[in-house]
Amino acid sequence: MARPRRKPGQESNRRAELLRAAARLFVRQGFHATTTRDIARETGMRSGSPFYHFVSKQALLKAVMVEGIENGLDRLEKALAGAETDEARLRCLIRTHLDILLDAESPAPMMINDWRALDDADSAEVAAAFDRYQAPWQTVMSALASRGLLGSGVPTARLLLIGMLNWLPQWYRSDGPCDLDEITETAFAMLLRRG
Amino acid sequence: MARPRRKPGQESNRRAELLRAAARLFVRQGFHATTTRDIARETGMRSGSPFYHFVSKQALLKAVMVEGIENGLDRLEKALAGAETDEARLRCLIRTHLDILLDAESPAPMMINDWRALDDADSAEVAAAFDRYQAPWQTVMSALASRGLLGSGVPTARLLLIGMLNWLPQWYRSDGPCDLDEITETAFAMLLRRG
DNA sequence: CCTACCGATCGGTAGG
DNA sequence: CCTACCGATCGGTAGG
Repeated sequence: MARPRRKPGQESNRRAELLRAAARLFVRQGFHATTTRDIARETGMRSGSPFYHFVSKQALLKAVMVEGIENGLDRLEKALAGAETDEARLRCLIRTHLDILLDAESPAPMMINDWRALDDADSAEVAAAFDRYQAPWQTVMSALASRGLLGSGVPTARLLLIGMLNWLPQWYRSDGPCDLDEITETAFAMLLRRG
Repeated sequence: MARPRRKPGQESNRRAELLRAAARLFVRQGFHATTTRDIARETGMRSGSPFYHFVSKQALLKAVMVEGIENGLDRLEKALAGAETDEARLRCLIRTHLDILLDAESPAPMMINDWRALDDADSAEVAAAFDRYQAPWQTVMSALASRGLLGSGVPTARLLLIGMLNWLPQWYRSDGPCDLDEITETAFAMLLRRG
């Protein structure tokens, strides 16, 4: 009955398994088309058991989104560590973001839909996480802008770039005509002022 | 009981009203979060009546998407008629697409979410409509590419461009720091090879 | 975390 | 297009 009280860090395996299953199903089917029973079954639980770990279905969604975004931020920062120039860093952000977006196995998807299912408080938490995710983009792009390499204002360019990439799951197929390296290069070239 | 058989062109007002209400609600809340009762109430009908006009809720969604996209295509073509050069045409496509996307009143939204709620047959119909919508983009961008003004392959550039714009409803606010003219110009400049 | 269950809602239909 | 309604499902809970 009592909800488990755990410090962050000593999370139960089952909770993490629920999050992974929920993330996979939410991304594939959407929030409302996924039932808590689906998530329970996928985790090998009975229908009522997810509510031992999460107060509500919405709380599960919020956790998936926040932890997914933070997971993505980790990947971003690890990848950035290997880049020496601002140009390399921007390429790296683009490429890693695409990897994250298209990675169906990881619990890291941005959950670009289904924001509307959250109430104001949860929505604000997710927005805060997404702001943190965008911080390195802002840094790298500001550096490029200060060298005159960006054709427009940094925040607008940043939002346009991330949007451009976020649309990829709609059309990109790994067996299609162009691969992620080419797409990364094209997006990179669009952002930078040439000539 | 019998479903109304009308030739296209002699559509009932009520059907059109249902479509408008459904479009508005689907865009605002998403497909699954909207009930057929919501749509009925908004149209001044009782709960069962939408099913006199549409076989199912999914059929309503398909109609909203297909007719919305075709509506958008009309606006695109009307706007294009006034443009003289390929550059002007591309600007025009970008700007009109943004107007369509951000127009909450018109029944024309792209319904970029909720594709997953459709079965294969309906999904194919919507995809066909969206292909028609993209045809003028392909034409204009091909013309620019043949003059060496595009930095990359046309289909990829087209998809990246449309994606970049489709993300706008997520962040654009009319009371924000930059207006649609600036955004149009920025997107336009990103697409064209400069220098 | 399971069993057993409730209340509410929802898409859809029969009949007029 | 309304009335009246059904069957199914779903989020969530009490109690252990």
